[in-house]
This record gives sequence, C-alpha cells and structure tokens, in this order.
Amino acid sequence: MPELPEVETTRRGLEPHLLRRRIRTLELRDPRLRWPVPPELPALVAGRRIQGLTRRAKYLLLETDGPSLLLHLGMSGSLRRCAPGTPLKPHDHLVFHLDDGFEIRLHDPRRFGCCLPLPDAPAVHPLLSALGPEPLSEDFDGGYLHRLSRGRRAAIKAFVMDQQVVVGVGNIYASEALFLAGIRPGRAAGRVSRREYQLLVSRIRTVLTDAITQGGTTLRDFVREDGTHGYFRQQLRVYGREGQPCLSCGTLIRNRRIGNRASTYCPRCQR
DNA sequence: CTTTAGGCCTGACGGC
DNA sequence: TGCCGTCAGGCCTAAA
Repeated sequence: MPELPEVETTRRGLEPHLLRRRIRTLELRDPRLRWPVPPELPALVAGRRIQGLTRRAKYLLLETDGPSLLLHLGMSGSLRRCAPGTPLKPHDHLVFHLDDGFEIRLHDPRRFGCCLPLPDAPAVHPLLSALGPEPLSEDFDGGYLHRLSRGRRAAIKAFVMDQQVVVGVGNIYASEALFLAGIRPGRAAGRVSRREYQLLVSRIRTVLTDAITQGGTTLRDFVREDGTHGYFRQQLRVYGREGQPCLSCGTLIRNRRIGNRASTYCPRCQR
C-alpha cells in the first residue's frame, strides 16, 4: 500500500529519469480515478518540460514549465517507467510519453488514485492546505504530538493516521511504530504521556526511513518505478501477523478493529 | 470543535 | 465448479 515510504521510493526512482525531459503527450486511457482526470489535462501538459518531482505527504507533485500536476497512488497505484514497446497491462490508466521514448504509466487497479492540475500556489490546493507536518521534518516531535493530543479521546492509532496531525503514516507504519514504541493502538490519544510520544516519534522516524531504504512494502500491488518489489514486508513485526507469535516475546499477535481499520498488536509488549 | 460512518473500486478469498 | 458476500485500504464527505 502506498504510504510515505512507497511514494518516496517511487519519487526517488523516477526523478533522475524525468528531470529536464519533455512530455510529448499524455495519453488518457481511463480517466475514472478517484476524481475524474480532466479531459483538458493532456493539452495542458503536452510539450512541457519537467522541472521536478517532489513529494508532499503521500502526494507527488510533477512540476513543469507550465502547469504542474498532483498525483496520488491511492491504495493500489504505482508509477512505472517503461521502455518503448512494453505491452500495456489492464489498469494502466495514464501514460506519459516522454521525449526520450520512455513512458511513465500510472497503474491503479482500484482507482483510488488521482491526477489533477495544480494551481501556481500548491499550498492553497484544498487537498494540500490542511495537511499536518512531514514526519521526517524537524517540526514533528514528541512535544507537538503531546500538545495536539490533549483532550482527544480517539485511539492513538487513528490519531497518528490522521493526515492533519502528521502526514504519510498509514495503517502499516502506524501499527509497526506503535509496536516498536510499546504502545497499545487502542489507547486514547489524550492519555498518552509526553515521554511515550517522544519515543513514538522516534519509532515513526526509524520505521519510515528503514522502509524507504528497503524500497517500501509490497503486499500485493505496489511496485517500484522499475517494476521491482519493495522488501520491507520482511521486516514487519505486527502488520499482517495476526495469530502468529510476537517476535519479541512469543505471545500471539492480536487483531482489533480501531476506527474501522485492522489493528494488530502484541498484548504483552504493548501497554 | 472532534469523532464516526459511508462511499469509492477491484481482486482475492472463503463458504456454500 | 461457480456464485456471492466480505474484506482490504486512503481519504474524501456528510452527519452526529
């Protein structure tokens, strides 16, 4: 599932192949994504030169010398760089034809992703304007989470998955970070101590950076820009391990629904 | 204000 | 074998 590490892996893989390239055409094979891709989008970007590929939260910003684009991979999306002549697959919805002959294809079976034009001031875009801090930035720390969480009754897992609180942390990495910090996912966010938040922030940082190093987590759909898998799945301690023994203490991993999400945890290691 | 539920979408899976 | 209900998940909107 594309959370921050998968999006960042894709960004890093694609950027060197995109910089200074020109978009010859954008082929709209199926515009039915989370929001319909505007029919005028191909005309807006045709002939434009790519000046950057940046990331904000789980969004990718494709910057050109004309209009820029906002891309999201939803939960089953991937961007692949394909050599000329590579056969199209089902669910290859968008194809950027570049001036070096290569193609960048947005593949998204469940179509929860998006591709939208971005205004000149990206920060005012409604999808970006209310986002919380980046988890790997300086302004995200234990004190911030502690302050923001006072009085909140929502589960801490739902709290850290709230993109207005901190971005990029989805179900997989929230589960893993809470395990590494020894905190039960169902505890009220407002009852978690400052010290625990400091530890949690540290664990969120390490789990995200480790996952980026491994190329992200492939469960089913996610592939990197070159078609290879991410390898962080092998490092998962609790996610997807319901009923299996905890790697630290041997207690069986439990699964509880929190905020309508599967939440796996070790009842002994996490308090 | 915070919190929750529903909806979008496809494919895998289990039960009958 | 084949049909069908359920689940997965990010993130929106609407409603409580």
